[in-house]
Amino acid sequence: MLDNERLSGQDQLIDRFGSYFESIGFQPIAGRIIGLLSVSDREELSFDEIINRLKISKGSASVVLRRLVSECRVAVVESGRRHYYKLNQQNLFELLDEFERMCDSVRYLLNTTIDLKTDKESSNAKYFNQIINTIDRYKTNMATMRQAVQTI
Amino acid sequence: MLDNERLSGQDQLIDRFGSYFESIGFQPIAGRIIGLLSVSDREELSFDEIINRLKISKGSASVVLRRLVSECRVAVVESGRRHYYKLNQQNLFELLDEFERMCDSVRYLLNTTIDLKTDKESSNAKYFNQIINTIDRYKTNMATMRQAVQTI
DNA sequence: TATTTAGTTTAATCGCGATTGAACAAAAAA
DNA sequence: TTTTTTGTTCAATCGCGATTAAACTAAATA
Repeated sequence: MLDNERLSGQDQLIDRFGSYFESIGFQPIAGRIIGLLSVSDREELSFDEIINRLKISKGSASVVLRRLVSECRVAVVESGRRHYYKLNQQNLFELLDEFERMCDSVRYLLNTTIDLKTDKESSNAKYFNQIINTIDRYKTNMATMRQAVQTI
Repeated sequence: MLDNERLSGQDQLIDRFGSYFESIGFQPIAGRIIGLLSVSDREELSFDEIINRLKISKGSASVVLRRLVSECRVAVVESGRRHYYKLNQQNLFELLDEFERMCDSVRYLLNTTIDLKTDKESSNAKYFNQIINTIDRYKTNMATMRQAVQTI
């Protein structure tokens, strides 16, 4: 593969990272920064390199990077008067953790809903109970899988 | 539990449903409609009942309901010149389906990223490979669980 | 000390989805 | 036929997050 093909492929990927992270609630620029730090050949980039390649203002880069660092998604290394940023490699189960939190909140919502029903045998009440059972089964299953992966 | 306690509890729950569905990309009103159809005692409500209890305009109710129906989240029953709406009880694994689609798109993103790396042994490349392996293990596991649940 | 470099802060703007209100259409009722 | 009911359509507005530009600060360099 030619080098310029690779670089333009990277640019496209950066936008895809951006779209993905935007879809899960990140600011567009935050997603593209994560994308850049993921796809670029050198995996530790300076503030300047980031704003130049993504063509964003210093202001937004500053705000977004501070946030990403505070959320532990990006790590910062100070060298001289420059800041270098790199992807923070988080727990492998990060994606799963977030999904399980979502399951917990759904489970709570449905449980409370059933509590407030006059008719606990109503169509929705029965449906919600089935979902709760499925969530419980899922969580048990996941706990087992996590243990298996840990002990490899 | 007193009846008015139950009703105000329902109102709070409706807003929680709203927040939850908003967090996964629905319009605020869409989430509250789903909430209302989930928590209310009668589980089939007319257009009028919906806009009165949620205090929303006819315009937004019309637009949002049409969308919810087209997405198969809500079912509509026509009776006389009135429309009645109820929650559409979807596949139990709906939540999981969506999560697995997300896993697929992450997997694709990471795979493509590795393809474009000059150094396939770079820190990020190795990290991404680990995530891909974890996703694959997860999907295998889920397939097994689904089968188990189907055959109960 | 004066100057340059690197990044921060903040006021202003831009864009866009969500929501409403009011006019409108269709069908039932009178 | 006329009126009422039920819901739809669409232009206008509202609100808000994302982004930028430019002034500003702090630290390194000359």
